[in-house]
Amino acid sequence: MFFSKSFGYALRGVLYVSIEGKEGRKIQIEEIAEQLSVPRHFLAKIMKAVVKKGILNSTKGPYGGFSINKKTLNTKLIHLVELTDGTELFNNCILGLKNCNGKNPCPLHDEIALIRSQLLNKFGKTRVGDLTDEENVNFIKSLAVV
Amino acid sequence: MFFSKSFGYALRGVLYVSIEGKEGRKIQIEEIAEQLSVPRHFLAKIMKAVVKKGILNSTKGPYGGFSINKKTLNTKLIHLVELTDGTELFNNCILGLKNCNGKNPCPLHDEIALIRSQLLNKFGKTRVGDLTDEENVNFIKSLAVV
DNA sequence: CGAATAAAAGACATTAATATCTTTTTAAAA
DNA sequence: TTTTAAAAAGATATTAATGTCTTTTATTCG
Repeated sequence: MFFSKSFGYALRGVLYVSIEGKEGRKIQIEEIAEQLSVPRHFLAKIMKAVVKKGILNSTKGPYGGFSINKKTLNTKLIHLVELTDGTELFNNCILGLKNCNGKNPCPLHDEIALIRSQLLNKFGKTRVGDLTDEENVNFIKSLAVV
Repeated sequence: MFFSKSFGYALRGVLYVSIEGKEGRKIQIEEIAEQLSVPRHFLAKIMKAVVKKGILNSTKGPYGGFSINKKTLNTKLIHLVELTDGTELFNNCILGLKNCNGKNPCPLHDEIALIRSQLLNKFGKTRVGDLTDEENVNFIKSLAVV
């Protein structure tokens, strides 16, 4: 309802590497896709974009894979949304009206704007590192359970 | 971000008929599509579903078109969402996890659930008739402005 | 260097949403 | 009853999102 599947894959992939890749251990796409039950090649495409944004590192060749860097845990969720979905979606009128905005609001604009600002606020504050603490680790590791 | 384009078309179409179809005047799909700058045949498909749900009436043939009935203004927005988008979208985990729920929540579940409940609450209370009052009429009539 | 490994890149396939076009059905009115 | 107008229905087209497969590039190690 809020974001694309790609966003879910991106965040889950980053979380997996963040949790399993402590001490710089490199994690391969094969393992991530398998553990998270996510389509391997599609995930690869998304991870490539994540690396390009500098949110993770990657190295090719034997013993290569994805690894965390100093940006990883500090990355705000909103940046992952930008990467996968863009940000216009936070501004698009719920009725699809091009000319709807604060000064010329559609009948639902204000209510929707309120709800959106909460979501934006949450995603603008929450960092990847906030989702990798002890109480979440168990759940993250069971991400694959479908 | 929240709902499909179809939902926007549906609500705008119903609103247009509600406002322009006072005293049972029948409004034709051609006029609606033109005034709202919406693809005619695609809108027709959606309006058909709206009629099937009993939210509007329609009659074929000369002088036919879409007209309001006693359900129209009392229709809650959530019912239009159901019609166009289904309702599972209110339950789907934002990370795409099948096994995420209140008892087994993903790291974002509770925050998202809160925001969703507000949206659900709003759409479960707001009725078509609530969006057709004086202060909104002007805007509704300019829905077409793209 | 050459073989093997893993990500990057790109081509192609499938699916769902959105959009268009044509035919059929219904109803009004001349 | 024929003509005409309008929605209903259905077939087809396009686009964007999602998913798969193949080739290329970079890296490690023998």
